[in-house]
Formats: sequence, C-alpha cells, structure tokens
Amino acid sequence: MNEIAPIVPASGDKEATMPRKEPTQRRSKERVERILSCASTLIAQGGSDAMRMSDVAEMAEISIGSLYQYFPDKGSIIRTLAERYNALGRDCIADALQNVSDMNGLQASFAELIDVYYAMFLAEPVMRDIWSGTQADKALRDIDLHDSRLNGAVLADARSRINPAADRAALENSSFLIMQLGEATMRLAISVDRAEGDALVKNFKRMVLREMLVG
Amino acid sequence: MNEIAPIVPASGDKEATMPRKEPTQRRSKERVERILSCASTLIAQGGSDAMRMSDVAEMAEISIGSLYQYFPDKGSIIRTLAERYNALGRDCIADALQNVSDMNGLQASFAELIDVYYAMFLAEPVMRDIWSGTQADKALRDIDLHDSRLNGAVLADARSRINPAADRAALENSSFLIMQLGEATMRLAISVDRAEGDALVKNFKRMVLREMLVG
DNA sequence: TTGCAAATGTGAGGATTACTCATATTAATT
DNA sequence: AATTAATATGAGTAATCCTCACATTTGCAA
Repeated sequence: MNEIAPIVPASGDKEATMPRKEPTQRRSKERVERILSCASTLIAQGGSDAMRMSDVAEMAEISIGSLYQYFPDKGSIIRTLAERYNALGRDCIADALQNVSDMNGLQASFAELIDVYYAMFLAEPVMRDIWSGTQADKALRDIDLHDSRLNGAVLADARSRINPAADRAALENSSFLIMQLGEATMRLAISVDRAEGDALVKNFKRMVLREMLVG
Repeated sequence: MNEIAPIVPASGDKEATMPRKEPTQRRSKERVERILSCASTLIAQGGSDAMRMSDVAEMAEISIGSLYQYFPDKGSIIRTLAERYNALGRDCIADALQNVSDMNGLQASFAELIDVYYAMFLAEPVMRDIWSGTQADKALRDIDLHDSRLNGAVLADARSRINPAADRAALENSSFLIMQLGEATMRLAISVDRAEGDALVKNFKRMVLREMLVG
C-alpha cells in the first residue's frame, strides 16, 4: 500500500504515477478497464486481502509484468476502485442536496440519502470490502477524508442556504462529522445482523436529522 | 491475522489457542509480558504493519520459535494488546457511569469520559494504531464490537435508571451506536490537525449529550 | 514494403516475512 | 542417575508482492 493512485492513462501530465505514457490509447484504456473489472470480481469473491496480483493478471489475460505497467502496486488498484465508488456517491449526494431550500426538504432528502447508501452497502461487496480497509490504509483514509470533506461542503451549503445566519465554519465542521459518522454507521450496520443493522441506521437517521434541525 | 487470541497461559482449559500448557508458570508468564511489552514498543515506533515477528523475538531476546509457542500468530499479539486496552477503557466507563442517577450527572460524566478517551487516543500511539486496524481485521472488529456492546450496556443501564419508562431495547441500541460513533469520532479526530480534531470532538459531544437528553 | 527505433509485453526470479519442524536443551519425576 | 516430558532454537518453507532483462509489437521514415 503506497502513495497515490493512477486513475486512467494520464493525458500528458508529467507522467504522474503511471509507469508509462498513453500509447495506442484504445488498447491501454481497455486493459485498465479489464484489470479493474477483474479485480472487482476477485474482491467480491474473497475480499481485497485474498485478491492476488497474479490472479488479477491471469483473469485479465495479461502478464503480471503488464499489470504492473498499468498499476504500480496492488494498493493503486484498490484506490482506483475506491475513487470510482466515491465519485458515484458524490454525484448522488450532490443531486439530492443541491436544490433543497428548506429544512423539511433537507431532512427528507438526507433521510433518503441514508437509505440509499445503506442499500448500496448491503448490495455491494466490493464497496464494503474497500470501505472496511479505509481505516487501516493511510492512502485510502486520505481519499476517504477528502471525499467526506467535499460531501460535507455540499451539505454545509444546503444548511447554510436554509439558515444563512449560521456560522459557516461550524456548519462545515458539523457536516463533515455527519458524513464520517454516516460511513461509520454503515460499516457498523453491515457488521451485525440485518435487524440490528436496520435499527442502528434508523437511530442514526433520527440523531442526524435532529442535529440538522437544532444545529 | 487469524482466529482467537491467547491472553495469558491458559489455566488448564482445553488448551484453547495456546500451543502448550503452563509450565514453570513464573518464567512463561514473564516471557509473555516481555513479548507484549516489546511488541508495544515496536508498534509505537512504526505501527503494527511494520512490526516484524523477528524483531519482536530479537528484542524480547527469545528465538522466533519460542515466540510462536506463546502466540500462535502475529494477530494474536495485537489482539491481546487490544483486549488489554479495551479492559482499561471498560473500567473507566464503568467507574464513570455506575453511580450516576440523574441526567445532569450522566451528561457531566459522559462529557468527561469523551475528553478522557480523546486524551488517551492522542497520547497512546499503540492504541491508535490498533484501533485503526480494527475495521480491517475481522477478529479485531469482533473484539471491538463485543466491547462496545458491554460498554453500551453500562450506558443503557445508567439511562434506564434515569428514565425507567424508556424502552430497554431502544436504549441499548442507541447506547451501542453512541459507543461506536464515539470511537469513530476519535479515529477521525486524530486523523486531522489538532484544532479541527478538537472541534469535531466538541461537536460530537454536543450531539451525543442532546441525544441522551432527548432520545 | 522494409527496416529501425520506441513503446509494450512477458514471466522467471528476487526480496520480504509470517510461520513450521526436526533437533537440542532444560526441567520434572522416579 | 536415568528417563520422560516440556520447552527452546533457528534454518528452512511457503506465500506474495514486485522487478528487470529480454522478447515482441507498433509507428514511422525512407
């Protein structure tokens, strides 16, 4: 687990973290996608710890050497997947919150958002696995923190719109915390049996909606 | 990272997870302590990933083979340390909450508890490291969940005493969630700079005290 | 088309570490 | 003192991530 991740063949940047530049773009892009897709499948099967780089190469029908030409290390594959999932979540959150203009709307949207996230966690083994690793791996945690800040800012915007008098810094801190605690709640909920998990999520929802209301 | 941890030479149980039984108890007990202490030092220096079993053996001045006689795998050392830290925390929480009898007392005690925990997290690199790994390792997570349930039950007891009308199951669920979110907040707070971490903890405290008052 | 240089592909092998096991040593017991 | 049981030892095994010297393909100029 090392530094930064390559997202996709860098387009002329100072070669970033990607080993070599973009060649027959078409082919290399396809390879990157195949690698990520195979990695995803393998993680879904046995978790990212059990995913071996040799398995990924074999399933993607490329040599191990080629694999390392596209991703400098195992962590970079996982980070790339994490970033993609996060981007999905970010869009979801932005969609839900961008246009709320009153407290009722905010609460309704946020409550639904929590449900959607919970459903995603339950349905996506890869996401689950990667998010679990989030705390242990520094690079992953940094990605996670960064995205929580972005999402927190979106929430803070909405709250600020509704209550312009509120202190912006405080709103941002509170919103960031809410995003992180939301993730923690999801991780917790999927670690226990379904009924208890549901109850925990419900409890969290109640707590957060009140926090947003009261402030 | 495998199954269950040995705590200390098992006293005649069906040999549990410990390789061999208790011998010249004195010596073996000392060895276990020395191993744990050296492991602690090494984790404080570079984190548990960087801690090599060969280093532990060397620092403890025993052979690698002996090390594996006391701890069946690397994870078991870490789990043992985790359980010891948790036991400390459990005592702390029980002390603070056992005798509260009204809401003001509960809020005051819990607020102080949060501060104490935060201070511990800031001061104890080993605890930090182990707790960070909590999410990634299944056995560690199970230990963590188990202890959060115990602590949650203590909190639920206190709340139940204060408000006997409240539904016990709901209190327990809420208290368990609070304990887990508290941990999440600590992990978060130490991942950002000190000022922001302080603000996050303060925010969490506010949120939780209100939850206990209202919820 | 042909030939050459640059870009990619390849997989045997290096390097690191958790962990094992046959053997040596020490302690307990008779 | 002899025998048996308990424990210590560390060279060696196994599992994996990753590298690198060399083979192959591609792009391009003549």
